[in-house]
Amino acid sequence: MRPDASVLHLDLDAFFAAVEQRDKPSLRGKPVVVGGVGGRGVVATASYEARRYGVRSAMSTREARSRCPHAAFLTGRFHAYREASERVMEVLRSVSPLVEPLSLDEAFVDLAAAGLPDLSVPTVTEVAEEMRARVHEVTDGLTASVGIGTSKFIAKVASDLDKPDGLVVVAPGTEVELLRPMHVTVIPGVGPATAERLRRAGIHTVADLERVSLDELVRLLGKAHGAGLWSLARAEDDRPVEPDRETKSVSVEGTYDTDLTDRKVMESVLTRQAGDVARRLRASGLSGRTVSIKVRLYDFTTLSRSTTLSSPTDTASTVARLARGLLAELDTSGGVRLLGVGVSGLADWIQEDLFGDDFGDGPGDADEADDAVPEVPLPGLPARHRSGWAPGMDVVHADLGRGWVWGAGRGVVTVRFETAETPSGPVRSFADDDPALTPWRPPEPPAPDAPVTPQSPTPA
DNA sequence: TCTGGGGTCCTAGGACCC
DNA sequence: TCTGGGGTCCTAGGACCC
Repeated sequence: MRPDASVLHLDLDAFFAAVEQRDKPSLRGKPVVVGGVGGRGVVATASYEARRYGVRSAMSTREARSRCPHAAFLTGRFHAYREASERVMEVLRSVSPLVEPLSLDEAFVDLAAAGLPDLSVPTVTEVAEEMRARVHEVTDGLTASVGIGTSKFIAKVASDLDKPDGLVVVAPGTEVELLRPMHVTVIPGVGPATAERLRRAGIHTVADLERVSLDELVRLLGKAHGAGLWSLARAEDDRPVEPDRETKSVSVEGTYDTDLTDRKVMESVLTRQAGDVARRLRASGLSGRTVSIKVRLYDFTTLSRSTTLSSPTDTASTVARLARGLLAELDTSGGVRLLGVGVSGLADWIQEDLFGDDFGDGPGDADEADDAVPEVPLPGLPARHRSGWAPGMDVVHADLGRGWVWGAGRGVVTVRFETAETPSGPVRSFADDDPALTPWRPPEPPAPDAPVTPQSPTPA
């Protein structure tokens, strides 16, 4: 805890939804929900108009639709968000060299490194108001809420106190009285599970927490967590603003609209994800020794398996092979809703084979060709159709006859074999490059002398 | 057809080494 | 031969954050 209020926390208001409203004027003033729009999607951000209907982050999209059916439901446009975020971070870095981004829409700024004449409340208030105005300007109208205090914890609490488009400075010395009446969940690290444990011990507010001894808290929550909460309840927080935090892991995962049951499909998914992970590792000049998979079963049970190599890799084929091997250990017969691949134990260099011929190669040179993830056109399926499946397309599978694409994405196509004879046939998933899938083809243009038949109107 | 995706940090047990 | 401990690495799971 510092003598001055010199830690600033900035939080862009309803960020993803606000970017959509900025870019599409027709959405302004209306409820907008950004998130997964599939059957198993959840809300990432709801505009304030949508929040009035009870739509919240992390709520299932299904629930959000029932609460606010007239909202616009959009999947994210992450390039736009990243671009806006970069502009904001630039503004922050023009104020202080010590900026720690927490996500696209949040960051801490250390005002003690900003070279201000002093760190009095009026001075930091003025700096923050200028900063908010600059953010508004460079992002074409986005608003931010800002909090300033003597620590990260207090700054973060403060930025929440006057949302949206607010600024709160917590004067040094007033932290504890601000916190005491608040619910324990204001403390970062107190989520549903910890809150429930504390509730059962009769601890509801920060004031309650402050009365519990360090020993008892450690007994209740474990060493690190207990000791951390004990300090935060007293507003004791010395965590520095860290501008360059190192990446510890890189992962890709996906949840499918219908559970996967076919091992071949699962392997194909893992192979594609391994390619994505390897590509991102290389793009960052990283490689890692531990390859993990994550599997969420039909009943939401989540399993993980990992294996560690003696030297780091950034090679798609290696990650893919290990991932498929880890999957082989698991019983997935009940169906799988989520699959993921990750690499951790990262180093910013690659352990070359010290005794091999390519000693001295730079990072990323190993097995370049091996990383080319299957772009080979498969028999009977023109390359341009790969990953081009969309719901409504007509497909044919040899075993089950004609079906319709029900869901598509992340390398998986879900087909409902629904025909006039079997109105609600079985649903099966395929890898999107499965040669058994025959793509829809646009109708041939009518011959010049053929009679032109009127198109039946397409339902909206 | 309740429950995303990308992360971080912590715990606990077992292996292994000194 | 028996006993004891500490430290580190690895794996699996869980809580939490935005």
